[in-house]
Amino acid sequence: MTPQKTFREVIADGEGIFQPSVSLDCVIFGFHENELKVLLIKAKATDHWALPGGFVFKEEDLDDAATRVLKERTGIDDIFLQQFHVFGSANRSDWNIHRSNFKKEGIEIGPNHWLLKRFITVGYYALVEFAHVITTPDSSSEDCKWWDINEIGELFMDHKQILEKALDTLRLQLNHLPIGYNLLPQKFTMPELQKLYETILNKTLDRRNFQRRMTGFGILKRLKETRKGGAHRAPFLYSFDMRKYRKALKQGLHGGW
Amino acid sequence: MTPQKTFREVIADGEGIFQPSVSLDCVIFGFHENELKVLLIKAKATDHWALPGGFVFKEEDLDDAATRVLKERTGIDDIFLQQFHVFGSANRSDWNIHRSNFKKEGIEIGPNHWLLKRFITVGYYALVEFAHVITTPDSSSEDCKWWDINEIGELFMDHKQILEKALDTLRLQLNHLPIGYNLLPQKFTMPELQKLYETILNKTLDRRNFQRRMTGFGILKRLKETRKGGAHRAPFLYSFDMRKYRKALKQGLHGGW
DNA sequence: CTTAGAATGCGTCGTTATGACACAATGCTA
DNA sequence: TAGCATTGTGTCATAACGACGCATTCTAAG
Repeated sequence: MTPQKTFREVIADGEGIFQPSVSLDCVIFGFHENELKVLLIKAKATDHWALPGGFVFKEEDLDDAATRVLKERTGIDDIFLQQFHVFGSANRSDWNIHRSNFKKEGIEIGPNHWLLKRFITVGYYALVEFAHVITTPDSSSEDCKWWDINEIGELFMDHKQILEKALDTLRLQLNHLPIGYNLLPQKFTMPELQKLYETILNKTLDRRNFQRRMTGFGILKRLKETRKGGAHRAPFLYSFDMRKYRKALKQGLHGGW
Repeated sequence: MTPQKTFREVIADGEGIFQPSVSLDCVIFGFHENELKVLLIKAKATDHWALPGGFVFKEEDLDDAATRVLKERTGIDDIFLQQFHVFGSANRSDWNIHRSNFKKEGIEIGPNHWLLKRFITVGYYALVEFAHVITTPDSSSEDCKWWDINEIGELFMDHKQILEKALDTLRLQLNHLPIGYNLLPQKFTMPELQKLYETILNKTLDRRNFQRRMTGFGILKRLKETRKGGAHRAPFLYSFDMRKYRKALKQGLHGGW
């Protein structure tokens, strides 16, 4: 079964197996070489890059569908995945463009085809450990790769807007959750953690205050090892103290009355 | 056109006019006599009270649909309305119960009727000024009234869960937004505002610290009037300074790096 | 081998925000 | 007119936060 065949199969049979009107799109964040990355796919039927997304099987939970899409695209099972917004404008997609795109691929689609119907899409964002990901194009895509957050141009349909909303949400959550756990390898240095925050927030932070605040949360374990090999003083390695981490999450980290 | 007739019409024609698979439910909060209230409806076809909800017309934006439902139920146009979560479990509703409920109403529904299909529902919460609301049952409901947040028992389907999630969201947002603007009348006293916060957060707050913090936001105007008639010292009346209010909202009130 | 450069570990200081509480002022009621 | 509950305002100690200094450690250049 070639991907191309599956692609055509999905196009032909989708109406029977998927929940109508509903789709989902995933904003998959990774962190690599001090840059925040997003996983995008190049759909066959469009000129633009797009967020990996999919449809919901008729008997499938929405969250399970998102988990499935993520697994398919990244190979990772157990990751941080969170629904953040529903995009429900009546004119989200441009049907004429869709049709002509499919035509370019040599696929003729009738005017009442289910893919041309209106969809309301649920946005999920995921935080994944970059090194663990095996990028995998889906059957309808010809490519799948990480993009630097700052180098992303126009995207398919309203996907750019979805991405921006995911980033906004991530920035808000950052003040409440020690997000780093999901984006960094198990062992990491304080400068790496700081760079992650700086990248997401798009601003520089004071090195010493950052360290004080982070350690103040009480969810980090400083290991006895250091990261040698850099051109300068070797920084300590840290890892998250899962017991305290979970405990802190339950209460919320700061803020509140 | 009686409501009953409209009800039957909707049941008959819904498949043609609504977006399939998608519904929305509104958690409408109000504040009255120092109690947080939620507007619930008693659907004809069920024994339980339910959140006011509805479906999305085929050419209607999701947000517009929510605004429409709200307008129909409360008579209010321009209110604070925010999407907060999508509920997408495959087994959200119990079809057998639905059918038997309709049967009780004397309405026979075939096993493939659109109302028995699976729906993914988008939760919205609204903050409204209690006194401005004219509660209005919709065509499928026999009653519509305010419930004290603490006196709500079991609800229709997963609506209790939706309500809880709305409350959680409201509590989170409370730390970022001066929610009071939408729930209180234009003029209000500091004790009233405090009571609102205490009710939502379900905890008592120090009177003096609360006042310091609230005024510290710089979004309140203290009026020259006081609220006479109480049995004690007359408290000052306040109102929101909309210019500063909007400005503050843009930046987020506190927290953050 | 030595040293310069650069990054890290650790601490200080003044300011601001926060929590706990005291006391005076006000307005109804008895 | 006195009593009392409630509101307005202020104080104080402590914690949190932002800005910054200085010593330490590692690599690489000389």
